[in-house]
Amino acid sequence: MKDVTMEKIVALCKGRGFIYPGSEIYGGLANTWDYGPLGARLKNNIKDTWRKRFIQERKNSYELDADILMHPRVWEASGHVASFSDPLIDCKECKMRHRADNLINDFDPNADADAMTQEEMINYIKEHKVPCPNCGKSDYTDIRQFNLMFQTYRGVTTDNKSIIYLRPENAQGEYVNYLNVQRTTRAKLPFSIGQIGKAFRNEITPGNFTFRTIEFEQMEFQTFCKEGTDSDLYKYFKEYGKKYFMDLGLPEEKLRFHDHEKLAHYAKEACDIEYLFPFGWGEINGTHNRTNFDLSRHQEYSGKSMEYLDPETNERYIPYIIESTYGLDRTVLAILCESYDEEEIAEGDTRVVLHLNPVLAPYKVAVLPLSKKLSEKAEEVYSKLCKKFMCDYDEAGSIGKRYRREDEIGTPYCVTVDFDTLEDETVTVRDRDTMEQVRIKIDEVESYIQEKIVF
RNA sequence: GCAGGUGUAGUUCAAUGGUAGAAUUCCAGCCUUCCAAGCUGGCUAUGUGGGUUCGAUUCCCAUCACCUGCUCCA
Repeated sequence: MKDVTMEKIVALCKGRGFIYPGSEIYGGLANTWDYGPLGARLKNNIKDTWRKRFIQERKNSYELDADILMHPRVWEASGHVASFSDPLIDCKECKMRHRADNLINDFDPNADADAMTQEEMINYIKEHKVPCPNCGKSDYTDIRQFNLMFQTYRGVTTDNKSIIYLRPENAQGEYVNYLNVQRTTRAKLPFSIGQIGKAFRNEITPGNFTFRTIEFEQMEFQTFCKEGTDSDLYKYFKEYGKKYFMDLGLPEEKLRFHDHEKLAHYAKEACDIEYLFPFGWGEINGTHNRTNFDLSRHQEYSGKSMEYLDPETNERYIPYIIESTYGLDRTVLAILCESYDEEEIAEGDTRVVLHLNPVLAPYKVAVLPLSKKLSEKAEEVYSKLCKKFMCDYDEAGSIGKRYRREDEIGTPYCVTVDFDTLEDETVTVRDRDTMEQVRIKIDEVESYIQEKIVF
């Protein structure tokens, strides 16, 4: 195993078509990335495994595909309008950026900056000549509201009433629909709603490649339960999540739990699963016990009952929610980092290999005619296999070179058509990881490969 | 966000105040019966926008992106 660096991962991704810089021909747009042909396949394959584990293989689990755009009141109820917005102020002297409320609270702990309006904060800072903690001067720019939520406008006007937000998290889609799902599926507590979709945060901090982006995709799982059963479910889903990552191919020693001490406004318990990236530990899953906070707030803000009628006890109560969110882009990145390898085959001869779990590989099979004279037969094999698997076809260059190309993009099996194939209908199947070859009938290739793709 | 550095084919590097050269990749042809072979040919670049200049890839400014360090943050 050679050193894996982010530079190598980025180069491979761009060079082979996993991930490109966003809007590259215009010089790029910071923290946006586009998934190319291979990246899109990898990403979709990860989604499929997640669906299998979380929706298909679990009783009482249902998928939802909620809209990105939601009623603005949703974000008032969720607390995002208030807590996702920071009043920022810059020191003109030393250019240091501060949060105005922190500046005031640190200056005088008795002053209640949280209760002040923006104008009151400016006046307070001017009157008291609040010094910059960095340089001691008191010469600031105006306060600018910085909200992590992207906002846009609906309709033709741009007044405040028409502001809508791009969702900063997907969970609210499940929350506002939980009674719809419960009623139409006739599910009893505990039940779960999962969804895969995009969320947006106006982050200013640059990320490590696709680790922190302003648009990102989450796979998340909300379990609705009765108070009292919440903490056990919370612990259960932490472990379930870790198992999922290990099944994808991330080794246990590079995964760890990170329990939160400082909790978000909605959480009673919170824990991340972190993976050891080349740049350090980074969160790839977050599991939260959100209590009945969100549903209670939606009941309050919408005026609609969010209560569940327990058919066994005839009790009415607002369920607790255990949320477990999987960062899809981060999972893609973790899988790429973990799979990347450079192997020295002979003196000075190395190959780059992506040791992807076959279930995740963009191409399951590549069909390679040993000679261009064999194109016709190879095309025939290809057209059979592509009905079952994502297949690649390559007849350019030497056979060794083509094996290397497939190794680099993680194709687990290469099927080679040679002159004997014309006589006996057999082909060589070469394994990416072991480089071992077996000779089997064309008709047996499909089941041979299918058996090895398990999840 | 702050400071410093860097921007030339897909990639890695040259060179120059008079519009750029190579290796590799890629494509085509020849050859080749299983792990980056060889030969021939071909495509492809000065991040973007201004300024100075007869002329800018080169000098200046801005911008964008990336790298390193610091700061901040889910």
